[in-house]
Amino acid sequence: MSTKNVLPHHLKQLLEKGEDQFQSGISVDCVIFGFHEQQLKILLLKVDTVHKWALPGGFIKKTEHIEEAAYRVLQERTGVKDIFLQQFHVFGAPDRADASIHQKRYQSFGIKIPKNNWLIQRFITVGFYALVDFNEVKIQPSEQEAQWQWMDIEYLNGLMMDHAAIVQKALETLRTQLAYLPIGKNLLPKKFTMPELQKLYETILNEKLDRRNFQRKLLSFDILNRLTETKKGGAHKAAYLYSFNEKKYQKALKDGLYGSW
Amino acid sequence: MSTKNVLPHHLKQLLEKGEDQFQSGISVDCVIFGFHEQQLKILLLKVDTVHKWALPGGFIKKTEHIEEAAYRVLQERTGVKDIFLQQFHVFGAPDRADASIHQKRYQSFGIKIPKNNWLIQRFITVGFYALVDFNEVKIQPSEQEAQWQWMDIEYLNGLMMDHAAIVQKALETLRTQLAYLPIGKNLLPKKFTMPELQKLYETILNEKLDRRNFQRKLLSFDILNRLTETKKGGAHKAAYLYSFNEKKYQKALKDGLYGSW
DNA sequence: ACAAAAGTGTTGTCGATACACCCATGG
DNA sequence: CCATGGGTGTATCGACAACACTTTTGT
Repeated sequence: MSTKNVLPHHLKQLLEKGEDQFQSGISVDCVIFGFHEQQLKILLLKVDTVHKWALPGGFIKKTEHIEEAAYRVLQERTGVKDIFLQQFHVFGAPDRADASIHQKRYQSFGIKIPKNNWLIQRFITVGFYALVDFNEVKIQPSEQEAQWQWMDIEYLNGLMMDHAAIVQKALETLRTQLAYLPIGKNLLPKKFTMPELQKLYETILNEKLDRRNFQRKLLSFDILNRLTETKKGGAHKAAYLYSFNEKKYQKALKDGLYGSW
Repeated sequence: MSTKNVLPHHLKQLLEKGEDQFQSGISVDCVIFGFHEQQLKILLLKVDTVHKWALPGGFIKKTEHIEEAAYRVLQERTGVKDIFLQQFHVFGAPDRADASIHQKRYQSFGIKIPKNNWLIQRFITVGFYALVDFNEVKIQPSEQEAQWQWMDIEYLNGLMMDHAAIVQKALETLRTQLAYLPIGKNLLPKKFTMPELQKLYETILNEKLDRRNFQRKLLSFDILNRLTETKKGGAHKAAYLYSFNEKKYQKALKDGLYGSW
């Protein structure tokens, strides 16, 4: 489908000049978590020629820090700026890359990738996970060939290569870090209610939590500001709105939520 | 010092054929922890031509998994087989490699590394940390030019490039993981006493712990076997010897020491 | 005024801490 | 036989879980 003939400029560049511009054999892949309708979701892309969904990923420019590269990929894809972004694992199986994916893509323009081209060599990838505010994400339509979706964490199928394993590891990491990092700021809107925050935690942990104990615990971390406003429009009693106390939040990100052992 | 003239075969190979054999632009570095005389130490190497200490590191063979590569480096350097080995972070600053280190080394044989040789390009490194039994380590004398030492964790100076930062991050990781992973098996001899194990924990955490509570806690994990033997020769009452229950230990490694949240 | 959802308070339990006592060994 | 260090027991405290009651809002 689409234009079968003209190879887009950026793909031509990638094939021919990519090796000059990027580190070869290494990439970044981002597991971008968002929260919507009480579901934890991740952002996935699809290329027409490949019938599987893929994590947003990219290469590392020669002069770029890997965290920068991940940040750039994230911004290019989501337009979001204020993000929680963290590397969590390196995936380094020698056979994890699938050359046929690139081959098919270029084949659709009638081009065959040369045998030793850098694109179809072995690739190691650094997994990053990101937490973004679902409502802030505006997918850039620049990449014409890319479909995208927020996929529910529960139904992960048809992911490309080892991307399902990458997501799995990201989830594990997120669950572990939840215990000692103040997660929530980047997944929720600026203002949110305690029940909303709780739903987020419950979704991530896949477990029901006690309303009252949850509230006490979160407040004890002392990273939230209670606003005077309340959430109106709800069917019943209005809930207080909260926002994160930026200063205390940043401190908690560094030091963790507990004093260690 | 040493043979100033003949370039050793393996160095020649590395320079000329390295790019065919190894992934370029990516390496592994191992922070190898050992415990001796109530001190936590790490294994460091030094090359004659460079006056700084370095972490044992290496390249990744084209067909090799990165964990394999780290394992191979570890075995090549220490001869140890039963090891705890885990990746913990990727260090990807664009300027982290220092070409002059390689230059000096080859210069000492009268050779100048060609401008675009793979060795002096940018390198990203995957940090692994390993826990080994100090007494089992027999440094391989194969690398003629390498001096080595166990350096005390407290006095880290003169480390090469960003290796001090790598060690720092490894230490943080170790401390964090101590809370939910059964560490000790690989740092201690097969048989050990409870006070010895405690000293290890105290050293890693840099903190004094209560003797009785420590014992209760460790025993509650149910990963130790108390042996009938006791540690004789001590100035006073003989302590029981313990060993790790391999089966339960492996399970705890997977599941962690607590049930999570 | 009633149902639904949110805010606040109380109690019990279990694990962690702190401390006291007993036991074995070498000098 | 006593000093030293190791093994075992117990009281206290605090965090967390379980649960009850009150308050607010829309219909």
